[in-house]
Amino acid sequence: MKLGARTKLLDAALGTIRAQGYSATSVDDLCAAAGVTKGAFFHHFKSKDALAVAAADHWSETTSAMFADAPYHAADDPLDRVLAYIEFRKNLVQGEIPAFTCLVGTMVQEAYAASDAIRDACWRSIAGHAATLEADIAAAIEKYDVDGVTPASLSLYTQATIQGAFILAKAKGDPGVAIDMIGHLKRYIELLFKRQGRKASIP
Amino acid sequence: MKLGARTKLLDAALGTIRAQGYSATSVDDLCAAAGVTKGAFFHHFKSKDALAVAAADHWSETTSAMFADAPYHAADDPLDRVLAYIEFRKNLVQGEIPAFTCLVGTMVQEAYAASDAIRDACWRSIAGHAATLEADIAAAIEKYDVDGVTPASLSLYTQATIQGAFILAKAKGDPGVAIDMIGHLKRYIELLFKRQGRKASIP
DNA sequence: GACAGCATACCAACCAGTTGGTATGCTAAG
DNA sequence: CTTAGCATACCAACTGGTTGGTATGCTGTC
Repeated sequence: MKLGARTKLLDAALGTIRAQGYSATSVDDLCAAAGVTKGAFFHHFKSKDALAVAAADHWSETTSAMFADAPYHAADDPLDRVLAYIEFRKNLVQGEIPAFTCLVGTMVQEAYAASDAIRDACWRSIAGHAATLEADIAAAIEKYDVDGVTPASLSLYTQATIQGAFILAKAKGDPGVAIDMIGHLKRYIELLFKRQGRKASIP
Repeated sequence: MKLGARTKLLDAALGTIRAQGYSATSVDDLCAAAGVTKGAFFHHFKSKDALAVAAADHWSETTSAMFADAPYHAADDPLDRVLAYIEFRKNLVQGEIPAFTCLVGTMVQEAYAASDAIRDACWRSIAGHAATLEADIAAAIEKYDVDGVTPASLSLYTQATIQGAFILAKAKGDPGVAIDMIGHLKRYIELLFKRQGRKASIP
């Protein structure tokens, strides 16, 4: 399986940008990490910003494939599926910080004002992933008769919490704090759907 | 009131770094924004990273003074004070994105791996601010007999949510989504302390 | 005249992006 | 089957400009 330079660069970008940030990652850094030359870089991407957009799209594809295959969709109850998703996200927080943090969350903080194309690609990634939760959340809202929240808003909130959890983990230098924060997200969902701790205790 | 170059540089750093990110902000950018020369910069800060640490500390000082003077401490009930804090944070989300977002949350994403000094300064700022909420949260937990959460963890969670809300606002290019996310944080606190909507309805 | 507080001038390293060129594979005419 | 014609994929060397940082000089105050 011989990978082309384009794929190698995109894969290298995911790790390098998450570890160093976008601005601090030079084109030479990416070429060295991917084992290709600068000529190859600019053959496949017309600029560094264009690679960032492609990397965000690549991130969307790889993560959505990974979440689509994940086991949290199995439960019969929609709320159980949402809670299983959160549990799944919590279990992903493992190893070194660049290994589990979010590429687009990192990138958009640096690029939101400098490049509309990068910002849009990051938003597509975040909002697109949040949208995969909406059906389950909508079904749970319906089933458990919750009002005051919309599926779109609540699905985005899961992402906001997870992004914030990553920032705290980076600042503290400790993944544990991210796990703790995601625990609060789980508790919020349980409280919101009136399922406090025990399973399926609806009146 | 004649400001020294050091103060002008620190003030310039708060706005410029929030708008452009840390790596993308050059020393020349900061000097131009502050109206000082490069000689003055390196007279007061021995490196760009040293300025970042000083800027984070400066951020801690200015924000803590601002929060100390804020009106949300007035309520008699500790839970009311916590909820008033969240409402206060929500009302701060106004104007352009760099105007209300967090310097240290932005900076730590870029620098957490490259500089321990910057990371520590950012963590001091976040954890220090969170700590100002702990007494009220502890009193509310006691008064409303909530278990399963600690004051330290819940106060950090407020910051995680707010940081995540900022990321979403940057990605969408819309402060409104941040306000919406902070609304979920408020609802979580209300549910956690069994005060759903109406005021002081404890059995 | 010592020293804090700057300004000017400069540097080596690094930056994104360009250049001219080569290797390889596909396609279709002969 | 051969081969001309061309596009894709890649490479090493280079460029103009920017980077963080330094060395030195000036100027007002104690």
